[in-house]
Amino acid sequence: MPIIRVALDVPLSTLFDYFVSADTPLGIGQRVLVPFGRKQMLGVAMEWVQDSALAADRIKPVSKVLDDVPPLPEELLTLLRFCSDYYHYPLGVTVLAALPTRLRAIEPIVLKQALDYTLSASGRTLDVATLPKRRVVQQRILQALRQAPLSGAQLRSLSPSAPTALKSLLEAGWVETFTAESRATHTFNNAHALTIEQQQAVDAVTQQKGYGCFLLHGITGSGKTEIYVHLMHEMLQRGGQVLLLVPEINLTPQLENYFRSRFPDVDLVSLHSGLADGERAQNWLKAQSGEARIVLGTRLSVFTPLPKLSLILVDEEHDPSFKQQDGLRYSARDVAIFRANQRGVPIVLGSATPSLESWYNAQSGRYKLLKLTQRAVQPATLPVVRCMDITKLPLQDGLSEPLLAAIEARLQRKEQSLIFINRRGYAPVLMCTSCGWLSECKHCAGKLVLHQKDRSLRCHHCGAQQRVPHACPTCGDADLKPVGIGTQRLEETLQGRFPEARILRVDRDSTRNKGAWNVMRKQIHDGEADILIGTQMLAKGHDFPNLTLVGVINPDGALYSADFRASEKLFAQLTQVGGRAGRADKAGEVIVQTAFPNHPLFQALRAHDFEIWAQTLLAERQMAGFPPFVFQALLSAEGKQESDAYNFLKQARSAAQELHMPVEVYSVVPAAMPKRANHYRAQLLVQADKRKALGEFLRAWKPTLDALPASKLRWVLDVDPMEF
DNA sequence: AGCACGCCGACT
DNA sequence: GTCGGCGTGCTC
Repeated sequence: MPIIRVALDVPLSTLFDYFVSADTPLGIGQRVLVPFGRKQMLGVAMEWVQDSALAADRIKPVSKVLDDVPPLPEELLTLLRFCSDYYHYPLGVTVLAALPTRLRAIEPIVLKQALDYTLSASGRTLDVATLPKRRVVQQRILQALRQAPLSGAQLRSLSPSAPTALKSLLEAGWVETFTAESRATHTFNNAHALTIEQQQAVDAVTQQKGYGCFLLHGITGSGKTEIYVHLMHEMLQRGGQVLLLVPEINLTPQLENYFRSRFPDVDLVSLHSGLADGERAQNWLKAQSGEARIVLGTRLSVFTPLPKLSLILVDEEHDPSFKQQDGLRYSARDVAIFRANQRGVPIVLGSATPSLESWYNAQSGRYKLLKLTQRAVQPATLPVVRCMDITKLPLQDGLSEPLLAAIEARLQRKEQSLIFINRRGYAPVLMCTSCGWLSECKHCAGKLVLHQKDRSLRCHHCGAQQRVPHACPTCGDADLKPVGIGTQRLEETLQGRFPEARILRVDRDSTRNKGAWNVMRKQIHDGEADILIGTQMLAKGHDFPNLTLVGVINPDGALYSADFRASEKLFAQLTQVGGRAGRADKAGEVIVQTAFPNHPLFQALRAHDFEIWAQTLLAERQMAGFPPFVFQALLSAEGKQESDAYNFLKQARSAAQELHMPVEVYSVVPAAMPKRANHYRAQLLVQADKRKALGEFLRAWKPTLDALPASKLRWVLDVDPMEF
């Protein structure tokens, strides 16, 4: 009897063999139901084999072949095999994780007929004004359909009560449905002519035959999105699908609306974790069928089946959120490059501050560099960046006089200011002035952060929370002092200083409730806030049209950090947050408070010169022997007993050394956060000059790791780690 | 990962 | 005498 090898969501580096009776139709890539242990599990058929390494009496038959959705294409399975192999992560888990949750369930998918709605003959002649005034939503739907036919999803976005209103309109016979057929042509709202630079970039990509990786380096406001739009237009004309990867869900709704407005009758779907399971599965299936022509998604969407894929765009390619930090630790940007290569199509990585990896590849000629040096939007100039030397200036509650004056000036002119501080809470630590006691977490190696709002001390690593003590737990002195500044304290300080100002704090605490961030974004847009205080959350996303000042409080920690990527990250963050400043008629201003105003990072920031900064960093990395000049893998372990983690890593290290392969095996060292939630954490770094050498080493090493005794501990292998 | 089996402590 | 602790071991 034929044997099928099945991928299952089980953390074992193997597939599982099942018998298939000769009369059962089953194709590779199809979902199957199989007995596993004492229950039934959903799996994916991966390959046919003649023989199994297992005795025939241990092989069970497939219970059921699910044919409610088309099989996963071989191309996608190859991509998943590559990821499993490259990241040394079990294939079964990799394959199942790529499926939308709804398709990992056994219940069959009921394919919703993707209906489009349009005005009927009677609807076209209907005078909307004759409808009762109260039927606002019905009127809105009719108005919208007068412009163009719309999908159900688009109509639903008009109002929460759109479905009810739509039902009435259908019953009245004013609106009718029709099934979407793929259109040969599409409407393209070409907003404005491209600049010469933009046109050259578009041409370079559209003229590319087969695979090619382009790094689109464009300063803030240089119109990278416009290039994406034109590239999409070209690929749509050729009948292809385009995948656009973006860093975070926050950004997708706005982007979705924007691209819809440019391509009103093109089928566009988004894929991100904010969607309900059902909707996500529907969108995914529309991509798989080729019906959705533009797919907009966060990192997981790099695994969407796309039969007509002809271009991949990765926006903000440097963004750390493209790297998954648990499970399959993949970089969606890197997987996207592999996929473009596999498929033989161009890929564009866009950023104002490319990752050093990408920049280095562009320098060496592996990627083609496309530069946008001019601003395509007003104001024509980038913000003026000034650094305030806080070692020379007196500070009032952490704020320098020039920054306060600049805020004051904005308040008078009714413009907005944004103060960027990457610390939430009131103060990063509480200290006893008498004995020097510091608020430390019992469970972690970190300090407890003071949250004044609810008088609590909280650990940002494990979530532990306690009341602020009235006196020092060590010496009993009552004089406990908050040390340092967080967003809450800054809010208090600025409110005291500018009592009339409307201050909005945007951090993980203030936006915890569902929808809160959206409400705030609207408030900012509508001019209902004068001063915004925020963490990196505020750096990304929408433009705030009346914002003319960005203040940056004490970013110095990243300049001399143990994390060699910290300064690269800081430059990108400051460039991004600085890019928020400026109005159509006026360049913005950025004021950075720092103890190191002459640091190369700030010199480059003032000059808006990413290239010189990248050159500086690359030279440093080459000297120190860091990526992108070497390739790394990080083995981390944690356990309740410190010795458990260390013993495991030491054995792993010996095993690595015994392989005698051309890799450098470093010592076992504590992790950056050596203890978290009562677990001791350590790590072992392995490094090689060639990606291939590292890969071969890991392939040899991984089975020995799997075989090591690992009770009472958790370990993970991270290839191309971004965090340590 | 689940979910079994499997031997040692406090309860009716 | 049993219920249940979580320490190994297996799943095609």
